[in-house]
Amino acid sequence: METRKEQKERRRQEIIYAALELFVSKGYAATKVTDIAKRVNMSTGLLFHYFESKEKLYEELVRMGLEGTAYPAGQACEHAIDFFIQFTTQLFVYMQQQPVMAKMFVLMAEAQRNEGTPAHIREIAMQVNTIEQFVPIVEWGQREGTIRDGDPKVISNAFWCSIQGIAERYATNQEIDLPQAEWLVDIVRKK
Amino acid sequence: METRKEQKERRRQEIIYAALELFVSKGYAATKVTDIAKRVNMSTGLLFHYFESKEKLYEELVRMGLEGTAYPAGQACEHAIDFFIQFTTQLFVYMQQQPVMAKMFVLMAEAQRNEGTPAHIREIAMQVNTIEQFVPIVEWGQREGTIRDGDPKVISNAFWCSIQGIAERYATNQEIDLPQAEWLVDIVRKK
DNA sequence: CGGTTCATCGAAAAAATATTCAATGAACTA
DNA sequence: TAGTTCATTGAATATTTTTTCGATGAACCG
Repeated sequence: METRKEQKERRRQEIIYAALELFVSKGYAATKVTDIAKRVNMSTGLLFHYFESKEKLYEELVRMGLEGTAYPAGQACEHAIDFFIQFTTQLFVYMQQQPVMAKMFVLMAEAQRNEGTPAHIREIAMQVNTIEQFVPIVEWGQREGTIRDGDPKVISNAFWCSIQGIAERYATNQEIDLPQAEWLVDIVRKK
Repeated sequence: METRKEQKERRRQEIIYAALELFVSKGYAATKVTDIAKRVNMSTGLLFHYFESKEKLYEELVRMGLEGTAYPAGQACEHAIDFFIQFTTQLFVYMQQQPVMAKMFVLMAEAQRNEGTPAHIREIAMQVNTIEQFVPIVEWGQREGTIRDGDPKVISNAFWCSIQGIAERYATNQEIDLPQAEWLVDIVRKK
């Protein structure tokens, strides 16, 4: 049997998950708390027993996204380009195996980009700054000759935005398969 | 001097443009009609003299986006891959020269993807189906050997989502330059 | 010029949405 | 078992947002 505390925690998770799905598919502003409540089969009022407000619920999701973000570290790779391959492959595997992950990914990107995001939540989301993270790796690859020439920031940006564009679609519609990681890595690879 | 009719038309355009900017930066649902009115310095009430409702305004934008969409046609190119290069180059030039274009691009993508979009508007937006448009060109390139092997739809999707990811960022933040068209075309190019 | 149209505003009404609350009964605790 | 806690609901309230409306004066038209 499930203790009351456990049950409460489970219910909380259900809400969080439902909110994640809705925020990603319709956006935070367009999602009504009644939508969330409906999806987990509870009265709207009860949702406020679990979360102080719609905004707090959003904040919690973004915090979870921040916690769960793995920062890229390339030590294990011989070449910079291998790092990109590993990273992308890994990301795509996760996205396929754990749809939640893909959704969280998109939620964070949304929270960062969207100017409608409440300021304090946006700040939290902004702590994940992947483009910057990739810059030194691009520079390393350029010294090596495995990554194409050009402004490292622009290259890093091109790669990352592409990943995001793909994740964004995949998160809400798995009809079309994810591409091969190599295809995307070719954005940065030197020929 | 400006006739009254001209002035009205100009004002209408101002509203449309302000709405475009806001819908793209905050999303349709998060944008209040007062935000739009404020941006063009008019009372909220007056906005309804120009547009029947917020939703109709959105609809008009999406219709404009549909009208303005140029369908890709590859006849002029010798190889399929050249078509991708031309297309991407051209798109990026437009996006740089006419920020409105980049924004419209993002608006349409949003309207298509977002499940919160009013059904009849979504339908209009859906008429732009670029992924399908690219499939025959990918197939042509595969026969030729200029485009990599794999499911044409998956390839087309990868390319298109990448473009969109980049446009999405560029539309709201021009700090980072657009990448070289060739970098992106390397997603589909056969080595 | 005199009458009509219409862009404009600000305030009021309507509609949608978020949040609170009192009541209930089932689960827990002693 | 008796008393307490607390998950739950549905309805009431608060808040936000959209939309309507009457009044005003400036532009237009004959």
